[in-house]
Amino acid sequence: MKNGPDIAALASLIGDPARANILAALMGGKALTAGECAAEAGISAPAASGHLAKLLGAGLLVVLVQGRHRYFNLAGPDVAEAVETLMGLAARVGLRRTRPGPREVAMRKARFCYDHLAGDAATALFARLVDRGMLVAQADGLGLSPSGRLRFLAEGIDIAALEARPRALCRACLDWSERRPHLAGSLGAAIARLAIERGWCRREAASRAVHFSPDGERALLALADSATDETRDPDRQGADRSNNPARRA
Amino acid sequence: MKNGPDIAALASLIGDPARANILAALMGGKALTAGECAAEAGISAPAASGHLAKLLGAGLLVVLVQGRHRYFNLAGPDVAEAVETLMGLAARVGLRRTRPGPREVAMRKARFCYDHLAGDAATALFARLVDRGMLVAQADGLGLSPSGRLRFLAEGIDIAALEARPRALCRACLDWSERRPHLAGSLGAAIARLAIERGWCRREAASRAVHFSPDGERALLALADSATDETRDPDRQGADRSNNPARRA
DNA sequence: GCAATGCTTCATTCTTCGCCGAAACATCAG
DNA sequence: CTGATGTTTCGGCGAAGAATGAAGCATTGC
Repeated sequence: MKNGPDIAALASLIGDPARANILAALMGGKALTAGECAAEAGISAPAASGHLAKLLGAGLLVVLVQGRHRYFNLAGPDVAEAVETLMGLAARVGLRRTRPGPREVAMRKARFCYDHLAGDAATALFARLVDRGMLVAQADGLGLSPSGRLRFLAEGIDIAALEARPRALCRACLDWSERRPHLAGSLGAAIARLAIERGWCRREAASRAVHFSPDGERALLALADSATDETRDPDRQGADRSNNPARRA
Repeated sequence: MKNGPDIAALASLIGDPARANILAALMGGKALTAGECAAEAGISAPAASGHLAKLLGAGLLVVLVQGRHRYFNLAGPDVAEAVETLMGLAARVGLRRTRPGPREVAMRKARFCYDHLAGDAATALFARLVDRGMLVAQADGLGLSPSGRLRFLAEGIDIAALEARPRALCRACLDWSERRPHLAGSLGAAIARLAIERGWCRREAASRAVHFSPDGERALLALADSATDETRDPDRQGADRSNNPARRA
């Protein structure tokens, strides 16, 4: 096997504990300065600087220079996806860093996966969107049906603008904690922004974890209610909690 | 970030060139002896033995002892998926092991991805299955529509038996060369077995690459033709052989 | 301008980890 | 039983690379 991409160089890059910690911290989707990365990884500033330079050189990170600060972020959704996949496999083969604590319980419920939502709430939304026929399979992956398009337009999301970007509109991202898909892609990112802007949830300080209010969670799931239902009868959101579409295969 | 799975230990395990080569070789889906792994990775037998022990201990590999031979294989589809994801990211950020040669061209056309087909031909089949409405989105990922179910039953694939297994029936696996999805899951594996058994393609000796005959490629894509079109063809004897539940080679 | 902050570069030390050869162990053929 | 083959264990060598501390560059605020 001397063909194919150099998986070893990539994995070796991620394989250093310090660099893995940095990547995990950046999975929250927020850009961090070099110093913050150092603190997050528990290493000195010079060490962090070296690691960041390597990750940057490999194209896994991008940097935004602002004055004397350098803000680092993941280079793109595909990097986040690879990290999330590795987390899923690591969890499955039983490689944990600590035993599951209260922090992890919150993360399983809802968290950021780079720029979109993951966890129990996000997989529930995905399931509902599919059940209502808003999310459908397409030749190149996943797509929005006309009704789904209408629904998100009604919510003020400019679908056409999202489609104009090179990034895919919808993608199924396998949740490492739930082992079911949640919605990624530019639409998934737009939904996450929506949830934050409307106060459905609040982010933990320096963590991927996200806390939804009961109303916020209902509002999130109500995104899967058809546009006509939504405008006609807003109270219907509460009743919908009963028919949970999550069915284990 | 002191929570979550230990991604560093996993990536560091994959990050060694020798181990990465072993994993890449096993992506062909065929079990290899320790000696074959050593040759594949270009290292001595003792070195390979050590690496295999580590991969085995981490749960990434399984071993089947037969006499004085020990046959190693990937532990499951999720390991293969993680490796494929890493390959995709490595290819995208420009980490290649060699410049694209003739061997790689063949691999882009069609290859094995653990136990199912990948490459240009497989992504084309996926797109057709979706276009014809046989493959649809489901709450837990991807599923077979009634028409799709009928179609593969007509081909002699025992869908009910596949669904009884813990493994998902259909999964979209992102192709690292095409950057479009191909069909994984137990159905994807069944289709790959079908293609081999009916002689639509032949495997290269010690490679993931697969060569389709022109007729074979047509036959593969014809899996996406509706069942009524297909049943006109009386030449259907080989169908029963595909019921073989034996999974390991 | 001066000091402080954020970050990087450099040179050094040190640990880690993979490789190899030799030998031991297990299995199969005769 | 004996020799041959496949595989693992052990000891020593060597190199890749990660952390450290000091120093150098930039930017910000007084």
